[in-house]
Amino acid sequence: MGRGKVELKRIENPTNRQVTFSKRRNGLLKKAFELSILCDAEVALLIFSPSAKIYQFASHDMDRTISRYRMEVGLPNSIDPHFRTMEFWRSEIDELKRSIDTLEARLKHLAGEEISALGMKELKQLERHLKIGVERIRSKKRGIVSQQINSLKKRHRALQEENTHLQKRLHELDDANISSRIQGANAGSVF
Amino acid sequence: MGRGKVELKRIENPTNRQVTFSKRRNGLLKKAFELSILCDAEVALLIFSPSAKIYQFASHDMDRTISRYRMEVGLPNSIDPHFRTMEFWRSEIDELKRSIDTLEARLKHLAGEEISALGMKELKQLERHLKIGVERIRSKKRGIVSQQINSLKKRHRALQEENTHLQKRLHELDDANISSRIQGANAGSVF
DNA sequence: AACTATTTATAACC
DNA sequence: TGGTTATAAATAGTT
Repeated sequence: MGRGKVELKRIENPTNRQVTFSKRRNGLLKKAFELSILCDAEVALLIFSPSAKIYQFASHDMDRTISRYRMEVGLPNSIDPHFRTMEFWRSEIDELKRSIDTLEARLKHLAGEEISALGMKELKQLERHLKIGVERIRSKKRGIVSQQINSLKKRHRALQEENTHLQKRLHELDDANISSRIQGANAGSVF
Repeated sequence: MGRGKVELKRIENPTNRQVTFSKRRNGLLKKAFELSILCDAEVALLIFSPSAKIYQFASHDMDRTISRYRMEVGLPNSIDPHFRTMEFWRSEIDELKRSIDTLEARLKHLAGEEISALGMKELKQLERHLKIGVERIRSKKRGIVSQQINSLKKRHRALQEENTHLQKRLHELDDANISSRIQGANAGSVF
């Protein structure tokens, strides 16, 4: 519904996803509200952002609508109030485990492991990602090396200056020594 | 969004209201679904028609989302006798989340992102891993290509053989034809 | 339920 | 996040 059509799949770019979430969330809340007004319907809407923020709309009262839902679905409106909580934790954990599986699979793929099932397209994409990674890391390494070189050069210059300075002082001392010897020779040896 | 603008108030005409309800209900459900997919959000939507029919959408599980909602708003629980259990679940989840953070960090590093804090040693190791990955993927690609080539060659050979065979049969037929014509000419035309 | 003229929503861009 | 604009989608009124 905009400058371009959009595929129905998770938006990969996180910034983009956040922006779209913000806009569509507002659109959805607005439409839920409109439906309840225009058509005299009872509407409840719960939205959790990926960052766990909650957004809600209830035309009547959230708990009332939820109760009505429970009645309708046929649950004895929670026998044990903690049973549902338990269910919640379980599903939360399941989801986390699934995320972990996904991440691990991606890591394996990037390591070139367990890629038997992948097609040419996926392999090419993987290779591209890896190359980008390598290039960024090389660039970072170059940065570190050049920084080290610069710092070495600086220290080198500092040492050179100190050296010159010391030599100068040495010469001065020598000169002083010589002139005092000459004076000493005039007055006879001090030894 | 149609032939005319509509005022935000209850549609008085019942037929009209019913039709609009039906259309907008579908629209709302669709958009709730899209939001959950596109933005990776947890969405639950309950709609009761004026005639008490229920329509619902839940990206995850209605009860799970409702539980989550209750956790979020309702209960500041800790006086709970199930608090210990809860602590247990929480720690379980924390651990899983930590795993996820680690995995995500590794993925970022492999993508050459967020590597400012890394030292030369880590960078070298990363680069090595990436190179290994690239090499394995390239090898896999080569495998696929050579497999394709082999299968093409096989088919090619098969076709060639078939070709030769067909040509041979054609020649035989021609020869037979010619000799029969010669015989025919000796005995007079058959036509 | 199908068909459009319009209004909205929103993707891409700042 | 908040605005702008071109375009995709939704939908009001109609058949």
